[in-house]
Amino acid sequence: MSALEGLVVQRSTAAQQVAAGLASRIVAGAFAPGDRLRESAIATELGVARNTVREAVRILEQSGLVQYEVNRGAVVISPTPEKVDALYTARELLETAAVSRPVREPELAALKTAYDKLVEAAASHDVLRIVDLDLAFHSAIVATLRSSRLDEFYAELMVELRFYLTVLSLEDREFEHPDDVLAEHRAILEAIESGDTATAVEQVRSHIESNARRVIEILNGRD
Amino acid sequence: MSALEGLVVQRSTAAQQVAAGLASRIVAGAFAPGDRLRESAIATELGVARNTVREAVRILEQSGLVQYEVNRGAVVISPTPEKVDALYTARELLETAAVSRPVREPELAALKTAYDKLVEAAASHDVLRIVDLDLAFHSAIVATLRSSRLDEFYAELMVELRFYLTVLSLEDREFEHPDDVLAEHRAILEAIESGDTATAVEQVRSHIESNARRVIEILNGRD
DNA sequence: TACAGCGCAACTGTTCTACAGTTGCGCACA
DNA sequence: TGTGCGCAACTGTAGAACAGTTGCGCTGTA
Repeated sequence: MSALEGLVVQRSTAAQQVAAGLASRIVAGAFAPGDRLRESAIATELGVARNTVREAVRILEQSGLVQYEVNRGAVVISPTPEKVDALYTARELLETAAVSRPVREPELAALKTAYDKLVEAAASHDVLRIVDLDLAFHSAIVATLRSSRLDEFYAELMVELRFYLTVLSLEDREFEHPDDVLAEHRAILEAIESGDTATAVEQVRSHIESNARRVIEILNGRD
Repeated sequence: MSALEGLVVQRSTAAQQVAAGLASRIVAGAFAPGDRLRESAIATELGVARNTVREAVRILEQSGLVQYEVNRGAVVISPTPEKVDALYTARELLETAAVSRPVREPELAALKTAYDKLVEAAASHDVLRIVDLDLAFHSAIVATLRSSRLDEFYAELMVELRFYLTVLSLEDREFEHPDDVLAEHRAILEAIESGDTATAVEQVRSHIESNARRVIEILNGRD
């Protein structure tokens, strides 16, 4: 085993940095759904060539936050009931499948850690942080399936969901009662720890479905 | 309901066409794992600008068939035991989850159709076509979950798997005995039709796991 | 023989300029 | 009211140019 075990050089090109920057702005709500990403504006503002921005936007497209339309360029995605439904269906499938089987040790420990961090965050009343750690807890659930492919897929879902929550200003409402959130997650964790898979599945299902319902209702209630 | 119901204009840019072309060449085995996609060579050969090729390759990257390495450009992915394992784990999860619940009518019909086409193909002894319809049958299984998100994800997995099968020249061996393949798929279909979810899950699991084992064994047996 | 150092050719990453084609919008005109 | 035209803004694409990186072979040296 090498003395350099685990050392990897992280180089990145201008295009990758622009893509990452755009992604974080979008998730933070700096762009609204349906907004176009104008290449020349971004290019001049960031001091890079339009080509580079084009490439950045193609990279960004992989995150699912923007979609290309021919002759209109990149457009920020919009939440629709269908998309949100498909997203939550996928989410529910992965998570219920994950908790329907016994969770092994390293992943169980990771789950506990994730829950503990969520508890801390809840005390801090930093809403954005709470949401992030909430999602991180659920990522830890999916990680018990031990497939990097599934982890990556789930991460994509969460990026998109994160954006929708921002757009709908849902972070606020979701944590009117951080205690409820904690209680639900604790119930899930306890069911997993005790090996009671049937209960765990039901807890996860109802947790996700109630969230999905709320998002879709708010979506339908707009305009 | 409009008289133009379902009509959508399918425009595509040069970059998209180049990306699609490259993708089909790669899957067909025209590029080997680890091969670099040289921008200028492709550009001059196709009579497009290097910029356009760069964009095409970024689009191609979304299919998962190539990966970028800084200062080396796009490199065709290589099958590794870890990647193949993660892929099959994801596949097994989706498909077993799909058949563990009752399949409703439109999807059941689609499954039967997919199976019938597979039977036809098996008679034709056109190996590539058999593989495609085999994968299509499994896509139909995932489609019963009714989430476009899952469908898209599964499609990605299948593109990658398709490439690995080509690389390992597995199409040949897999269909030494098309009858066995048909039998396995028929068993799955029958279990689904009869509503015997437990059997369906077991059929699907063993089908996928035996395939996974074979691919990984061959992978380990090389060099 | 092994190997460090150098140099060169081939590429990638990036910029800049240019231009045809498309879209969106407002204005004039019917 | 609505149709058509024209213009401005942008996208899609091309092409040339150049710095920085990589891979590889050659050369001289231990």
